[in-house]
Amino acid sequence: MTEIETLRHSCAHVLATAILRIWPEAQFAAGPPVEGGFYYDVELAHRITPEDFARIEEEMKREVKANHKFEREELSRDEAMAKAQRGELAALGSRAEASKFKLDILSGIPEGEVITIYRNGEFTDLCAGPHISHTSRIGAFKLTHVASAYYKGDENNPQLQRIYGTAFKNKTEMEAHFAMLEEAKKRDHRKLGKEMELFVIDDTVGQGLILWTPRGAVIRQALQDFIGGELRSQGYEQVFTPHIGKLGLYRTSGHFPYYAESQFPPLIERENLKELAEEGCSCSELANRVSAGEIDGFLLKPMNCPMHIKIYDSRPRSYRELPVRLAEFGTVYRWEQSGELSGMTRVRGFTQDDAHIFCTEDQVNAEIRGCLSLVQTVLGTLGMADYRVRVGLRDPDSAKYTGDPSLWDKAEAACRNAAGTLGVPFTEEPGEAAFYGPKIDFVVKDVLGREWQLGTVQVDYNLPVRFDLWYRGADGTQHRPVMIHRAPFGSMERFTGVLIEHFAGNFPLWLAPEQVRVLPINTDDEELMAYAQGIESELRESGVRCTLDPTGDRINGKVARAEAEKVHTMFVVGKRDAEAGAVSLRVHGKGNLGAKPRDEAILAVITAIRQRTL
RNA sequence: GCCGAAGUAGCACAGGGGUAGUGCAAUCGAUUCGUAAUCGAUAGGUCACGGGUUCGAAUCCCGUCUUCGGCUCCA
Repeated sequence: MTEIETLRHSCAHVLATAILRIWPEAQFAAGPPVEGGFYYDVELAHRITPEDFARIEEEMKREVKANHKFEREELSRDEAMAKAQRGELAALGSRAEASKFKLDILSGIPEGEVITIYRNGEFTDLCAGPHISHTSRIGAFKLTHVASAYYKGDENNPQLQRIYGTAFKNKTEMEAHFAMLEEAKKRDHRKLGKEMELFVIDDTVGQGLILWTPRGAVIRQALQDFIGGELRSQGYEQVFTPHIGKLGLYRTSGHFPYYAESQFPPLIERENLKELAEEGCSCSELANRVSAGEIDGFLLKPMNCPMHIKIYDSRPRSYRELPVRLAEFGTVYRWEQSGELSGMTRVRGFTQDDAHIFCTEDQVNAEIRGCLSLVQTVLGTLGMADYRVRVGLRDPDSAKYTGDPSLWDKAEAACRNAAGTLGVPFTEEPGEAAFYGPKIDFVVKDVLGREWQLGTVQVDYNLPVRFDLWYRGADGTQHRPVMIHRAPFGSMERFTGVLIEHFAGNFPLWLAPEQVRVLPINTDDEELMAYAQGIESELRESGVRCTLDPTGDRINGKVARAEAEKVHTMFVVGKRDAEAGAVSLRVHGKGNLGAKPRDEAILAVITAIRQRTL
């Protein structure tokens, strides 16, 4: 635990102390530090609301002021159990009821591990520590919000109230923290997306379904053009596939019915439905018969791989043509639970910058490395350096991961190996694999510190077996190819959402929805207007995304509006410019006119016009 | 899906049982001005939707939908 985490965790104990003074019957579960603060989970009949915060903070202040020492004590398992039974853990002294969550936590501590309790004043808690020396070391703290969480993160367990707060060494640091949070909120892609008219979500279209408005579409198109160029140079071939496919396809892949929960329900043919209705078939019966494969239908595709597999498998393949790399911006649909949806970053329909590589086992390592370097090129080009790499492995205890364990071992070794060549640290996380294979994910944080998986590279020995894929080897016999699934952006929606926050809406020139706006000083002056319109058409013809502000506002008003709309470059033209055949330039915010390779073509046009002043 | 909060004009928000408000945006008019907002007028609303209580509901109650904060989930 870092110094600040220790402080915050200690503050969680102070919070529990305060709550117990107000509600002695409160039962506590866990109270760890988290990024930016801490929480404590509590079971309490009274619903804690932000209105209660002042009262709780009052008690907390008292505890901090009392400057109690955090005293550590080691206990035997029996002693600890006895204490919990008497209701003396996470309690002020003891209470009538046993400390039930603490009892449960105690029973989960492995035999032989040291059991410790910490005491501050009259409050005692089962806790591994460490803690600060005295409560008064907490210089500043604040309760921030209350939410709910399942005990031990299991949705079958009861929901507890989770009270969040934060703590710092002093007030200045805390104020800086909240100021930073306020700034971060201004970058929220949902807010900027609305203000900058990048996308909308319309109830009558459906939750979690993104409508890309013209300005947002510009960004998406620019990203697609960018990655498209990279793909061509790396030997990928473009394909297009439909948005729906027959259920049988997904039965083979394993998506249906095993992932039926996370898909839109199947589309049943009209004829079939009619017959079933005449038979008086009930809905549940229909669902059963669809699952059992007695009734056919179509599925909105939850993934593109089966379609790409069918393209690969449309004729016999020779080892000479491998690797086959099939790429598509493929739109997929997934039934995310309503509470999981969030702006552009968690949606029900999204477009992956997907590709599937079919290769020989010997080619796997080189292909994975190629994919990883593509992801790094993408992130590097956009200046996104703040990401972590996660190698997702199967969870040996879970039945979700299908296929031969020895193949899994091979695939996992390949991922681990390739991740090792990245030159950045990575973590291995069991249970994070796809159902068909392990993966290497690039994970970034949004403005609120929530993690989102963007780029991903997945190694798959499984689907080639399920679909019985093969190629003819040099030895004349049939061999099984290995598949690699990869998406450097992940999805266009999520990536764009994260990108809006990354740039705080101040996109570099090549992505900016409006690259240049021409601001004439005097709209009444016909000669000047003709000149301004000439500049506008000149820019347009050179491929610059450009508009002209036709309003009768003063120039500072026009500038203010263009700034608010985050227009990358402003060309102010007045009489003086017209006479010189020039423009006066202004660049929005920190929008730089630097030498990012992707900006260069547009920059050249702008510079050429601008330099006429010189 | 679960727990909690919220939903008032295109956007940001105020109001809180008795005529629906402000700012920005929009429209019209005046202004023609050199780098962050010129002035005036007009228009814009089933106060999310459905039901209830009441002489009267945007306001109180119930339900639904959506959004937000978490949890769970994320092939």
